[in-house]
Amino acid sequence: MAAVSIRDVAQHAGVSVGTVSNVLNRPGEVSAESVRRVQEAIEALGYVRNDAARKLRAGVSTTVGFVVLDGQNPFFGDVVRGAEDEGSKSGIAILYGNTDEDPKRERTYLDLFEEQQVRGVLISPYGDINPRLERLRARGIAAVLVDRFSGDGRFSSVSVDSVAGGRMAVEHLIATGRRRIAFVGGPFEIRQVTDRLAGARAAAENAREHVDLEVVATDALTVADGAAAGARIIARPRSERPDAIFAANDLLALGLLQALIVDGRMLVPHDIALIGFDDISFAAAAAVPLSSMRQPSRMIGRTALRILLEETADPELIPRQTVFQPELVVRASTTPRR
Amino acid sequence: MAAVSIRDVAQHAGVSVGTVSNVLNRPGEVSAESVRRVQEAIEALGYVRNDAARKLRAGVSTTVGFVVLDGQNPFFGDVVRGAEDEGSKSGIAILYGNTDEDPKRERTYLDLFEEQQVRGVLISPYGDINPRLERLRARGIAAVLVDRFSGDGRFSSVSVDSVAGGRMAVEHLIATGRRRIAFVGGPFEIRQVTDRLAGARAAAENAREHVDLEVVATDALTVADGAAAGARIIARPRSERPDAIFAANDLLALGLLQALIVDGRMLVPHDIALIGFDDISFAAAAAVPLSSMRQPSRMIGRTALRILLEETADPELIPRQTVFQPELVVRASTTPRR
DNA sequence: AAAACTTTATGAATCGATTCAGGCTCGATT
DNA sequence: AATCGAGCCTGAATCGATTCATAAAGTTTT
Repeated sequence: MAAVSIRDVAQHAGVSVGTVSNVLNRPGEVSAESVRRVQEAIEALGYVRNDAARKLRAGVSTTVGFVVLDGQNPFFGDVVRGAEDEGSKSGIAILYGNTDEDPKRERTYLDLFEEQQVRGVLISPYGDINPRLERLRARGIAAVLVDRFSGDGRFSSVSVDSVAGGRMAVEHLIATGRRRIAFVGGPFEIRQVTDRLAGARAAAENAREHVDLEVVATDALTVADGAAAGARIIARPRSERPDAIFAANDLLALGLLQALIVDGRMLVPHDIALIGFDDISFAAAAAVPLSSMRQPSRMIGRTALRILLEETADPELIPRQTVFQPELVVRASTTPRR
Repeated sequence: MAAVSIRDVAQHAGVSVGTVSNVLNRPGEVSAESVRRVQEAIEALGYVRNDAARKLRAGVSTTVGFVVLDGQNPFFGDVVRGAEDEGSKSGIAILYGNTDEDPKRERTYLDLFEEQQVRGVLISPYGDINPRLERLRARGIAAVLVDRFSGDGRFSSVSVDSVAGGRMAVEHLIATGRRRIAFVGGPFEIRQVTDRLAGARAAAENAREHVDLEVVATDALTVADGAAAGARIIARPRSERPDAIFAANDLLALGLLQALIVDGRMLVPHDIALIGFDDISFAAAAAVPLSSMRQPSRMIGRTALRILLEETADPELIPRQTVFQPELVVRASTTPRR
């Protein structure tokens, strides 16, 4: 076990530990000769900085915690990737936690990040966690909400306008001739779900003609829950079935699509149109290519991490809300019937 | 800024710092009365253990690094999830790094994990990184290869028998009447790719009748590369096109499928059969439900983390190779033509 | 040539949890 | 009564990087 410390490097280079530390952290203030000698020693001894000691003394961490709602969802995979890219520019690594829409897991991860004294936390929250985040802030750990608008402005956030997205999706369904629309989504503890529903409601109410909007609740935003919801819809008498579905995300939509296709009684898009949300890369490759509301997922991750770093650099900064606009992507699943 | 230390807790509880530490780490050796007082003080002051100090002194870390080949691939999402589940049992968090098949990023992450002195590293490697892992081992950081057999047995590994998987996939294609098979995959620095190809070759050579097996190389294992490969195959004169494709993973397969469907000249499975590898959850929801070789992804993650923890507990353990068998999942994309 | 700066280097003090040799109490053993 | 051991507690030393007051050497200004 090597265990080469800064002291060994100093000795080998014939300088003091302070100088080695300076070479590591502010090489500009050290003579070129010393820099060279120290770097040689580091090379020769295979020295690797001990991050624990550094963190303890300097109080700065090089890791950022990311609490994700659903690690299985490619959308979050893309967001994390964006954050990772931005972080690697400044040597920041991501400590990763997947809550799977479970508040207990959410708490556990936040506790862990607190012990780790991460530089900051990115989180796509489940339910209301402001109090918890306030406590982290009191400890000097900033937080940025991801994919979720911070209504009270207590924290910065990077999100997509889910209300607008919901509205656009349903307006599109109406424009293509649908009048009996089902919103499939849940749980309603997830803000994005309620926002998308609110947008859908607004679109239905503002339509020129009468539009029915019903809500089909799901337990989670997964393919399996989508398939289950699809089965329930199929089981209804023909007259009570909707002629369009707006699913709260693409996983649900793909599950619904699967259920509808396997059953075969209702054709997409002829009998029933289907639109999702997120535009994950698999939406285009679906059995019937899926219309969706595209979110700039990677950009969301990049932006969130950038803001987080800015805030940790200057804690006086006022929280700001960054909202991207979603984009309607029309594919076969919402083609108008003839 | 609170900054409550173990010293404050000790004072508040009227005991020494050593006792507080004992309550935290081996409560059995402390009187019930002291435990109670210390826990009250912790509660009252809102004390949170400083992991950096703990790590520095005790030399044990509660994080494990996970270097993943392709964070976009849901397969790895599942594997990470498995590791996370297993880790949460013992309070282990995952430090996450996505290399995107880039050796430079791979190195960067390993450096970072070394500085962080993680408990151990799980890695699905690109190319040959044994030397690098040996160095980590010399520093007391164990590593377990994920989704990759360790040929020389220098490290433990948890993988799926890719050769067998490749063989089974191609045997299935042959059994359903295909004779001109294309293997689509790459880059060949990725061991899984070469293994799956080797299995495919074996199946082709052992077939009763003559079977053609050609290789269509791709730059990466992504949907986009799959679509590009599909375009190249379509562009050929009809007589030179294969009647079946074995794609090195499902992302490629979905890309291929997309290209074939958009073009429309070759129907899947009638003109050309298609099978992938991994059985990601989107395979079943594809335009033509995709046959695939299923890997027990979550189990791979769980097992890998368990082995890693066992090895860090006892460094004398001999590396062991855990190999799961893949399972053929037949769907519409390889239905025999009539 | 003295004074006033600059530049660069030094090394002890520090961060907070853990460890461990040593101390105290009290009941059991001789 | 002396000795021993079990049980529990104490607090100084420690891990390794950073910081900062201090000093030494070199340069410019007066």
